[in-house]
Parts: sequence; structure tokens; C-alpha cells
Amino acid sequence: MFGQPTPSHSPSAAASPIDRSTLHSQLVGTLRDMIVEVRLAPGERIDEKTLCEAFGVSRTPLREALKVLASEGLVELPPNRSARTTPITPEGVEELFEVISWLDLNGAKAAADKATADDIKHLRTLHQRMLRLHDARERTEYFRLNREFHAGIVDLAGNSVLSAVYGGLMAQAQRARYVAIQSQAHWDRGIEEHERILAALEEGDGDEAGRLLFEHVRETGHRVARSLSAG
Amino acid sequence: MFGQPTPSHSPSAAASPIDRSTLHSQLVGTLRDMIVEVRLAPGERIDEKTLCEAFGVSRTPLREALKVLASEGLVELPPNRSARTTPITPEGVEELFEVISWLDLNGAKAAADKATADDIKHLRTLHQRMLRLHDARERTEYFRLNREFHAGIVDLAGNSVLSAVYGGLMAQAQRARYVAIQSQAHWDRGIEEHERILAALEEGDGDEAGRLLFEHVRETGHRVARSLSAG
DNA sequence: ACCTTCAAAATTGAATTAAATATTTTGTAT
DNA sequence: ATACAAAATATTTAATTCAATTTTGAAGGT
Repeated sequence: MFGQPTPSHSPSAAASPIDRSTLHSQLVGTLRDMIVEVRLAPGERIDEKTLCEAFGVSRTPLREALKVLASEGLVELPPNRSARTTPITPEGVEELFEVISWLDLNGAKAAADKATADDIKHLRTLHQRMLRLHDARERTEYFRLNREFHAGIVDLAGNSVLSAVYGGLMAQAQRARYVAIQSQAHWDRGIEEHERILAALEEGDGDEAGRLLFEHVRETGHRVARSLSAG
Repeated sequence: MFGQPTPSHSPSAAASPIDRSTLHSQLVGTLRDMIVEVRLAPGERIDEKTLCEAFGVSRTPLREALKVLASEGLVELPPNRSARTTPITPEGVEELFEVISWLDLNGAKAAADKATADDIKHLRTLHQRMLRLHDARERTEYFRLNREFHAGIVDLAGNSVLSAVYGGLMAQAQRARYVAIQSQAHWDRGIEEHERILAALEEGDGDEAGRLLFEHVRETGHRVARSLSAG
């Protein structure tokens, strides 16, 4: 049905768990992935007719999908003008990561209280897979797991509202990371920070894990924003 | 065009600032207000045909509007089944207010740093108007200003992502408050808490304002959730 | 009497068509 | 030659039409 195989997006993202069968919901998923992975460039004009032909669907479900993505902040819909993917600005990225860092800070605290040993173990497994991807320099797949790692921690808080909001913001953050150039040094440092966060969680120290996560996310935000200013 | 005069919703809610002219965007605004003010009951079935006739529009813009509201969490759209307003549960309310309290906590800290004397003064004016509404027992209008008060503080942080997320969550919170029964004692107490928050802001003590706001919101959440369990 | 099965009605999903709005092109006048 | 205006074109918005799915109700069997 679709030109490219639908890339499954993170199962932990509670953004749209319902309604996976209808045409427009499939379009939402596919388009979201395309925008997040910057296969549609930021600020790029979205031509309805072209996309319809590419997907082999009519404009009705496509327009419905665009409305949803607009309310998620991935698309802009000026009245009577073409849809565009939202531009990415350094200021916007700073704001985005600031909010995410707050959710991480408090989410991790709540998560530490509720997490079982198995939960933490799962995160450790995830981390080890990320280490291998880091060694193999597989950036795209690492990004995917990185999102799973962060969402995984937040999900442990057992707050579905939090998970939903977090998922939406992380989609935008992921997109910013795709356009930013990540240096090897920054990548190395990120790995170390994950290691420390994980250690704090394993010791049941939610406050420390939250603080570390907060700093980690904030730092990442600064780096991404700087990379955008420079590039 | 519409059956009832479009109730203007809070200008500070950055949820959908764009696209105010098209039919579907008007529908989003009107329907959102109807759901928030519980003129459409939680869990109530939304019949497309009925609403279309009531508004005098065709199904296309209405369905687009419902998609947006679904992604905002105010509507549920099971595939091939009727749309429903999302039910309100005590658990959901607790989760909702928990996330809001975190945003308030951190938002207030950031706000205190950036707020000018005029900004604070505006909040004080708002508070005084709320005092009068409290004396006059005007619950609905008080609710509206209460939302403006909280959003006003958060907006001072100057973070548009925060304002947008906060606006969306506050819409849901407002809805929960409409269905909950607020006792006079709780209302009185809320006023006092606002007074203390305002005092902290006027002294430039963002940390204290944040802490007080956090407690205030969390308490409100508990009260609303309890009221739902009881009623 | 109750449960299952089948058919009709109703409702949702998607495509098509028509109307309104913006954009571009072309011509004319200064 | 440039600037403005008007017409033509293209694009978006909304209504209508068609198709697919679910629900409802009744009939027949256990």
C-alpha cells in the first residue's frame, strides 16, 4: 500500500496507540516517522497532491493526518497556504529540551520508587545494546534505542499522561538530533552519562538519577542547539 | 454560523494559535470549549450527523476537528466506531495533575527569573478579580480566571513549548474540575494558597513559589480525584 | 427460554466533485 | 523599462457521493 515499508515507531510512545487500522492513522505514523527522520526537511513544503500520489491515497485521509501532526507540533498549517514541516530553530530546541529535562527529572524520581528489579535489568540490557551500536558507529539505530531508553525510564513512573506528553516531545527532540551533527566526543560523553544514570537507578537513588538525567538532557539540548547555530 | 456564540478560550493557551479562520479550526475551538465545560459529558457518544446539523457544516471539517481533539486527549476515536469524549477517571486525574505540578514547579522557577514588576502586578490584579468572584460565588468565571492565573505564571517562563503543553493539560484539568464538586472550604483554601504563591513571586523567590505551586496543584488534584471517587 | 446466525439498517471511512482563496502570468499604461 | 492591474492558473477548503464496517433486530435452532 505504501511506497516504503512502514517503519515501526517506538512502542513505548503512547502518542497514538489506538486506531492503527484506518488509513489516516497509518498515514500519521508514516508521516511522523518521515518528518522525525528528516526525510522531509524542516520547513519543507508538503505538497498534498504529490504525497497522495506517492502513497496511493486520496486527499481526505492525508489532510486528516496533517491536522493531527500539526497539533503535535511537527507540521504547520497556515490557512489557505501549503502545509510545511515546522522549522527547527536553536531557540526552539533549547525550549524543547528544557521541558523534557523537567519531565525526566521528576519522572525518574517517580520511576525509581515503582521500578522492579526486572525493569532496571531491561534498561541495562538496552544500554548494553547501545554500547555495541556505539562501537559499530550505527547512529540511526542508536538514536532509536536512545529514545527507547529515555522513554523506558519515564514509562516506569506508571503515568500514562506523562508517557504521552513525553513521547510527543521526544519525537520533536529526535528530529532535532537528526539535523544536528553529533561529534564523536559528545557521543562518548552521552554514553558515560547513561552509565551513571543507570547506576543510580540500580541503587534505587531516584533523586540522583533524576538530577543526572536532568543535566544529561539539558546538556544534549545545548549541544544540539549549538550545532544548529553553527551549521 | 454556529448555534451558540463561540466562547473565546483563554488567549494564553498556545494550543492552536494558527489557523483561526477556517471552518475546521473554528470547530476545534468550539468543540474544545464544549468538552472542557462539560456541555458534552465525559464518555458521551458524539454523533457526527447530529453535530453537523447543529453546526450547519458538512462532515469533512467536523471529522478533521475530531482528529485534532483526539490528539489533544479530549476525544477518543475507536476505528469504525463512534467518537466519544474521553472518560474522566480518578486515576487519570491524579496522573494529569501530577504532570501539571511538575511543569508548574519548574516553570515558576524560570518565571521568577524573567518576570518584570509589571508582569507580577498583572498577576496581582488577576488575583484580586478572583477574590471578588470568590465572594460573589461565581464559580464558572472564577475557573476561567484561575486558568489564566496559572497559565500566566507559566507563560512568564518565556518557553513556548512549555506554554503549549501546559495549555493542553490545563484544558483537561479544567474539565475534570467542572465535573468535580468543589466544597466551599476547598475554594477558600485555594484562594489562600494563591495569595502565598503571589507573595513569593513578589519577593522574587522562584524556588518558594514553585514549591507552593507544586503543593497547591497536587492538592487540587487529590481533591478533584477524591470528589470523583465519591460522587 | 436463550443463544446463535443471518440480514437489514445505520454509521463511519475514503474518494470525488464543487467552491473559495491564493498565486502566477500576462498585458497595459506610465 | 518598470510598475500596476487584470485574468488565468493552481491550490486549498468544504460538500457530496460512494464504499466498507459495525450495529441492531429478527428468525431459527438448541
